[in-house]
Amino acid sequence: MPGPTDPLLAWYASRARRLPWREDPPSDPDLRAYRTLVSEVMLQQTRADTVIEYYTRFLEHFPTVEDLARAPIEEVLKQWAGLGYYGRARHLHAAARAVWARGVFPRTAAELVHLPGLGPYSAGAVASIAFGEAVPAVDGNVRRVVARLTGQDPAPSSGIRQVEAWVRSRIPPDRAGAFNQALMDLGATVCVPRRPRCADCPLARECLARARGIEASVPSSRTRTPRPLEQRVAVIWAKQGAVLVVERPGPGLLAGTWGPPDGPIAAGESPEEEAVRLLAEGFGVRSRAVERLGCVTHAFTHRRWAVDVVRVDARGAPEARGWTRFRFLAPDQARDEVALSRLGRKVLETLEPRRDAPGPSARRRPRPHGGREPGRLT
DNA sequence: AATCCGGGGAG
DNA sequence: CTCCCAGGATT
Repeated sequence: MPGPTDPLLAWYASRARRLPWREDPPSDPDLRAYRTLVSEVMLQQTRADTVIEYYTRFLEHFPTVEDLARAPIEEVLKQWAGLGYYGRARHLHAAARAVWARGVFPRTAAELVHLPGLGPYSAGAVASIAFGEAVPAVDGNVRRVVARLTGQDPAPSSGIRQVEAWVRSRIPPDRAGAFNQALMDLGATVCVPRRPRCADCPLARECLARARGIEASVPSSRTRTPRPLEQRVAVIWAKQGAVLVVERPGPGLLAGTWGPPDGPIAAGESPEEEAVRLLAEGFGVRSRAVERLGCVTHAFTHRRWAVDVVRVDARGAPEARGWTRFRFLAPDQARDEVALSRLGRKVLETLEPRRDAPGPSARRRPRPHGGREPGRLT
C-alpha cells in the first residue's frame, strides 16, 4: 500500500536539484561520506547556490579526508575564505583529523554527531545520504515543510524534536537519503518561506496549513533584534604596490582571516585620526593620512560595520603588536595567498575598483561625509 | 535559554 | 536600500 510520502519521492526523482555533491556518488563509502561531510558543513546556514563553487574548489584541493587532515589550517581557511562562519572550517578540519586518526568514517548518526562541527542535522544528513541510515535530518527547510504539512507551528526549542519524530515515523527505511533530500529540496524550491508555490507541490493535497489557508504564515517568523551599526576605519598602507594585510586574531569575528588592518572609531574622532592611531598602536609606525578612499559596509549576524577606508603614507618596518601576523601583498596576491575575508576584499576594492563593475553610480557609495574617487598606488 | 559566529538573495 | 534566510558551539 502506497505511503503518503510516495508523491514526494516521485517528485524528487524528476525535480531534484543538480548539485555537484550529488553527482556520481563514489562506491567507496568513506569517500562518499567525506564528500557528503564537506557539502553538509558548507551548507550550514548557507544556500546551495553559494556553496557550489566553494565545494568544487575545496575538493580539488582536498580530494580525500587524508588530504584535508594533513593540510595546515591556513590552507583550509584559504579555501573557505569568503564563505563565512569560519569556525566551520576549523571544525571540518578537526573532524577530518579525527576521522583520519580513527582510520574509518563513523557509520551512524549517533557516532557522527560527536565529530566537531556536526550537530543533529549534519550528522543525520551524512548518515542518511552517505550510509542510508533511516534517521531524520531536519534543517530549516524541513522544519518549514513539516510545519506546513502538519499545520503545527514548531516551538523554538522542542519543535525540532517533534519534527524529527514526524520524519522518523515516515522515512522509508531503504530510501532515507533521498527522502531527506527531497524534503530539503521541496523547502528550497517549492515550499519557500514566503508565497509558497503550492500549485507545484506534490504534497499540496495532504498539507494541513494549505487546507486552512495559513501556508504563508506557518511557521511564524521569529522576531529579530536590530543589528547595531558600528563605525570603523580600515587602513591602506601601500609600499611599491603591495598593501599591508594582517591576520585577524581569534577567537571571535572573522578569526583567522586576513585583510587590511581595521579598528573602531571612537566617538568624536575622525577616520583619518583613527587610521594613524591604529598604525601607531598596532604596528609601532608613524604615518599620516593621505586620502579617504571610500566607505564599505559589512553585515554580520549581530552587528553591521560601516568601514571608512583611509590611505596612509608611512615609512619603516611595522612590528606586529595586537595582530598575529602581517604581510605586504598586492591585492591580487592577497586574494590568492591568504584567507582574504569578504570584508578584506571589499576594502581592497576601494583601491582597485573592478573593471567589469557596473557604472559609477552602482559602485561604491561615498556616503554621508563625502567620499573621493578611488586613489592609485604610487 | 540566550548569544555568538558571515554572507547573499529576494523584493 | 530592507527584509529575510540558515546549524552548531559556547556559556
